[in-house]
Amino acid sequence: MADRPRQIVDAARELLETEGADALTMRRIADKLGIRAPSLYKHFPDKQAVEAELIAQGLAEIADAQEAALAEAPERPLVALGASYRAYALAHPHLYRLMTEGPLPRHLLPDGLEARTALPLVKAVPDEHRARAVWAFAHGMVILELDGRFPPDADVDTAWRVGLAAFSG
Amino acid sequence: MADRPRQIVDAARELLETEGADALTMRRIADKLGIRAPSLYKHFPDKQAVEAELIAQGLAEIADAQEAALAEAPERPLVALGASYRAYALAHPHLYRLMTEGPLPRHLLPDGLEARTALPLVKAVPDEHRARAVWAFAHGMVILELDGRFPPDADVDTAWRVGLAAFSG
DNA sequence: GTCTATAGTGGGATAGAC
DNA sequence: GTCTATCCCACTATAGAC
Repeated sequence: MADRPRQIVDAARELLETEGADALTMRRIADKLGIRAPSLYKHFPDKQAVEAELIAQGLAEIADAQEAALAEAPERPLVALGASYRAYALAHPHLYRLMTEGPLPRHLLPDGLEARTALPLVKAVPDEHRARAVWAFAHGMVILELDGRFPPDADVDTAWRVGLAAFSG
Repeated sequence: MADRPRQIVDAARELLETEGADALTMRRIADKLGIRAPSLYKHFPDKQAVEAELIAQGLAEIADAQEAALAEAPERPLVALGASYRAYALAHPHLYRLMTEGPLPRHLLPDGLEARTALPLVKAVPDEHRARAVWAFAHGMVILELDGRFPPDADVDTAWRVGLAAFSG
């Protein structure tokens, strides 16, 4: 039998990914494991600690994906990074929102994880101001798409291409 | 005596702007007006209808600001629009979040308001794909700044300048 | 490490009297 | 158009028994 903390995080992640942030409650997590909510507090101090684990998972997965994308297409780094970033967010919309809404609980995350996630972009775009601008563009594109903010007939692919081209030139 | 619906919206807005979305409850709104929460339902069908009024206010104010910015500095439209957009969001962070988090309640908004808000940017950037990319950049910059996502020492002004320059060229 | 019981807090919304 | 009374919901978290 796997250790409880891991089971708890796995259950939390499945709830978040399949039903969204509103479903991520201590009761629902406990239900999934066939135990009662108060029992969770023997393994995690509070809900924020569980959420921090999910955020750390997401950041690590994005970091992996970005590193792989950069390694596979180093000749057009921005296009590769953008496609990988968007694909991750669309595949994990609720986790992406949890990771990006509000301030990061930095004190609960592994040291260096945030920097590792940013590293592929920083390598591809050495100027820090430009890198920040590209990040904002990518995040804006993703979150507007997730929130259904673009018109239904909008050509999101082309907007991505045009934006990344502007930053590549 | 002003009509109640207007008073309700005014109270809601003050709550939202000064204390954030968590403070925007029917009970708190009623408290501000010296009445009980159930009385609000004689004027609005539900909370979402009150929120929609706030969103409509925000969209109209951004539209006004963008139109003014474009009129005053037509020779560098993107810089003017970007500065105006950022200034509005920083001045009204909670309202900006309410306006941009999640799907718009389009069925509760005045016809044409969303389009009017977008119009100044569309005029400045006729290519629709490029306009969408600029919007994503601006929204991304704003929301990352509001959420404290940039490092404390980040030079946000320069990131804006670099990003807008990329889209102007 | 699990349970029961419960505290404490809050929310949106409705019924019906006045 | 306001009130009182109330429903029903949900949540995080703790205490203490086992």
